[in-house]
Amino acid sequence: MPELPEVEVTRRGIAPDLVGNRVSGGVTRTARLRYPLAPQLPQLLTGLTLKDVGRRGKYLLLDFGAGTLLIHLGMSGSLRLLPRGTPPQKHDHFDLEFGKRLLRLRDPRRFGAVLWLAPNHEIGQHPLLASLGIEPLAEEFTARWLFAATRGRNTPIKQLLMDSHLVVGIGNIYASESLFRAGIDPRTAAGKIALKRFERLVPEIRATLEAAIAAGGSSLRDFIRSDGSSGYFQQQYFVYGRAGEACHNCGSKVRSLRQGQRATFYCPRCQRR
DNA sequence: AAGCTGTCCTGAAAGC
DNA sequence: TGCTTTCAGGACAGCT
Repeated sequence: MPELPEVEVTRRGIAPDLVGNRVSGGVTRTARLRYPLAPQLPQLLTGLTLKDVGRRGKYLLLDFGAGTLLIHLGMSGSLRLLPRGTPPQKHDHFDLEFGKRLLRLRDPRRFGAVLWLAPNHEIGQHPLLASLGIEPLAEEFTARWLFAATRGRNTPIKQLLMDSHLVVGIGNIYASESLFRAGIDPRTAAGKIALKRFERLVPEIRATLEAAIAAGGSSLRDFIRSDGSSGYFQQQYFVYGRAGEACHNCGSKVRSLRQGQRATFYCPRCQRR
């Protein structure tokens, strides 16, 4: 599932090839994604030049000047650059053509979204973006910030880390991994965690995300890099998906539990409340 | 306000 | 072997 690193890798993968290029066509094959996808969207975009590819949380923002195309990859989505005319396969829902190139969205589980945001108002004011939390790779994301933001919150820290209204981009995998690296039990009430422990957690979150970006992004078996190669190589996780196996640090058996309908993995010895 | 649960979707894996 | 069930997951909607 694309988390922030995969989205960022996708952004970096497509931007150099597409920015400055003009949309020459495209097609919508599946209207039913997370939100209805307008069939005539490619026609609406035809003739417009892509100015920039940005990212806010897990949303990709393709700036066309006359508006912004917002793309979310959901949990199984991928964007790839292909030669124009490449035959579509199953689950290829949306194409945007830039001359000889083709930007193609594939999303088997259709949790993703493609939305056209006309420049009626500030882009950040769009309902999907307005209430988003802090960017974890931004300088402003500090231990002190997280400490202040979590006071009075009784929710387990793992679930808060995954709350995009607090901090964006951290999904199920990197939440478990970051907490392991910081030695914090995922069940700990966020508001009870001392500043000193956040001083360890925040850098570990950053290191976890940056390492994943550097590695080319890969957290899911069906994630495909935008250049078309398989971006899926088995990343070494400390705890994610390793229930019953030995902790790399202490040898204890990694445990799993469910928090808010999500699987959490942790080491009972290395991670404390 | 905070914190629950339900929902969307498909395919892989597990269970019988 | 082949069917059915479970699980995976982002983030909104709607409820308490």
